[in-house]
Amino acid sequence: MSGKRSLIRAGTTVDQMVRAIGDRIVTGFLRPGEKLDEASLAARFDVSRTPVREALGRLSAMGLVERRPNRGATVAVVTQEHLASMFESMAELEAICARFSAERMTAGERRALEIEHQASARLVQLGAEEDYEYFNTEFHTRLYRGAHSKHIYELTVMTRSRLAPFRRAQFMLPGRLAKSWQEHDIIVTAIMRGDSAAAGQAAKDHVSIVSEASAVFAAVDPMKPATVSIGVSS
Amino acid sequence: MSGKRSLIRAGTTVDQMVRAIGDRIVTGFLRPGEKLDEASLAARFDVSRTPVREALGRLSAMGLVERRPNRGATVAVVTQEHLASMFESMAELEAICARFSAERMTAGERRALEIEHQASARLVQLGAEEDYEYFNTEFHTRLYRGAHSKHIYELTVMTRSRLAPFRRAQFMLPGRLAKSWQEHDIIVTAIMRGDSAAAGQAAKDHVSIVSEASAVFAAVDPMKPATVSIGVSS
DNA sequence: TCTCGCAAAAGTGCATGCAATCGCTGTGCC
DNA sequence: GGCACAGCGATTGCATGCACTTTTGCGAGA
Repeated sequence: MSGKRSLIRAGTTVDQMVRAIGDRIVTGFLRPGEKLDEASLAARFDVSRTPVREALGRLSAMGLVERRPNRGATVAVVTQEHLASMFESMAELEAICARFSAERMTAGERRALEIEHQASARLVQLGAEEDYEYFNTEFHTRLYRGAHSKHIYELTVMTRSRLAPFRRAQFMLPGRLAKSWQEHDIIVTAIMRGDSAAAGQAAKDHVSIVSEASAVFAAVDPMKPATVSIGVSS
Repeated sequence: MSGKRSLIRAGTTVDQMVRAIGDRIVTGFLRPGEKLDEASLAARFDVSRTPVREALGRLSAMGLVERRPNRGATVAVVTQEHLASMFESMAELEAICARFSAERMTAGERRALEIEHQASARLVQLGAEEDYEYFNTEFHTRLYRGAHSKHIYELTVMTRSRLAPFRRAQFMLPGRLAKSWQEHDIIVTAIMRGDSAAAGQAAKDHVSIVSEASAVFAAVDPMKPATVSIGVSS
């Protein structure tokens, strides 16, 4: 009450806590396996334990923290295998979305997809990483929406958000923009001609690239000496 | 504490609340769109509002209730389209699990799957609905596990639990046990010979049956009078 | 020295009280 | 007669305090 929530953004207190704690986890400020003490977090953000508890609950549902009854919460430890599993799932989900999109997208959706896709070609030439990233997110969201299946959409978005922290990896790869655009192009072409099988396969391959990049990234992590190769595409 | 949790089952209070409220929702005792007042629920189950709040949060994450900030919670309204979407997702997820299982199951897992499957044949002959249902759940869980992908497993189990309330429908269909077993048999056979494509297709078809049955079921009840009452408390 | 047990401390889980917000209703103004 | 605004009731959101569980540290016995 006395202290203003000056340091955090808008929304309900719980939302702020979710973002605050979530950010610290995905940015690595809070390390995997680290214990999350309710009282400390409450003091740290100048709120009571109640919103902290609820925030931890939500983060637990998101998979960012793990909770055990009467034993507190810890930052979720994402193993190499689990990460691979998530990317694998992502590939499958994207494939489903692409397949469905090829079958179900309305004419308007197809046109919008193609227009946006073509427009993003300029960003590739300019090497505008940031802007391309925005269009990339938009592009994939269009695919998810185009599937016309709310639940698939939810599953896909959920998985994507859970993978977000590991997505940074792909920024490291040189020539990634051009490659990404080409892969998008294959997907778009397949969708435009209603070839669901081709669209699905192309989408799956597309995710695999990111997956491999992230595997390298994750391997770089000091805590994981793994030289693991992620076998995503069957 | 004065409070006697005599009426509810074991676990933490929040878990009990999740089950209690969740059961009432899936059994139709609480109707879609109905407002869930925290104080009333707390009084109804003789607990304080705190665990009720957390339970509502979890149920919200599960998709059973919808929450809007400062506006309370309501029982989630599942539209016909959303239900179809969930079954569609389920079919795809099961297909993925079956495909992966065909490729990745260990010898032990394959053997266990086949043994259990063959054992369940007896239940079909006996017409033991209840017991078969148990084996059915076990069977599918084996498929999910056999995919050896934790995230896929999570997505699948989540979707299944969300569809659970609508699964009752299949009990109505005559000759369902035999048909179910035959479909299982196709899946098992495909998995045993490592034919991932066939296993995936068979699994997808298998879910479609349930889906169609449930669609009929859902269409039949505009507002469920809930003849089924789960003895959670009271 | 190692193991087992007990007790204190730490930390989670739940209850209760207060403050803030939303929706509603009644009244005044256009 | 309709619309806007203000006051009020109802309900959610957050803070705080207490009880229970888990854990850890210390001491006694083998």
